[in-house]
Amino acid sequence: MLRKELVAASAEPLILSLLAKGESYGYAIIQEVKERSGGKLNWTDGMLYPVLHRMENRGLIKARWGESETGRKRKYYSLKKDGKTAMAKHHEHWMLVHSVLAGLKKEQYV
Amino acid sequence: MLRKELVAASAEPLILSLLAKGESYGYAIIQEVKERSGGKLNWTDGMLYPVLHRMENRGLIKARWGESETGRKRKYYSLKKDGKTAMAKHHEHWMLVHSVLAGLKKEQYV
DNA sequence: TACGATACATAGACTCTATATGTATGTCAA
DNA sequence: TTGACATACATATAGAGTCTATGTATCGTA
Repeated sequence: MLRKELVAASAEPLILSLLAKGESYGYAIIQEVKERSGGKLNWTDGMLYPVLHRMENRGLIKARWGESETGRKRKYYSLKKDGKTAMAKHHEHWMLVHSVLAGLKKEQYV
Repeated sequence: MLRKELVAASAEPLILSLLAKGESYGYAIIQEVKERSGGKLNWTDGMLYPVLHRMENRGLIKARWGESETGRKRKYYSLKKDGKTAMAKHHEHWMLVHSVLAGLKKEQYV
């Protein structure tokens, strides 16, 4: 589906933005991204968990073990302060590139 | 400056979009990207030329040797049909991710 | 002659996704 | 009781690609 570069570029900002709305866990993040993209972004757990681990190691998010309503173990992730800072920076950079791309796209229909 | 993932994700769509406006050469592409981003996107030739070579190898663009007004050699690049197709797909994917990110961003100020 | 801008090229260290594979467990139907 | 499916997290490796460094080349200007 998506080029791996775009997956790489968007994973962290998407995760940070989702966690800004409240703590979540891996499986739910995958579901949320799928829903919000109308089923077009299909992250795998094999893609997601290494990213979550790396973000945790970098101090952007933190994890705690919890349990679901039915007793199943879950690892809940939430934003740390550095994560909020990173999210703002990600957004700024994304919008920078977006504005250049959108500007070029607009010029194509002049 | 920019995270390498975002550089990776945006290089090809930016190059394709620039070449859609007319053939160009390496140094000018670097200048154009810098100008359109208000000086914030500073590609190096060491980043750009491997990307151009790869795109050429993939049949997205083609190259021809030419000369500048002052006699200096230049390698001019232009879009091939596959490049136009790739550009449309890049744009579609970019807008997909952008819409999810923008939706999340909007929700943060509700 | 030296410097800066212009112009293209390539190699290696390092990073990271896709893919594969693994373990675990709750619900539901047969 | 068993099997299938959904749910839930984990990790390794092949392969791809950027950053950084370094290289050669050449035109204009001081």
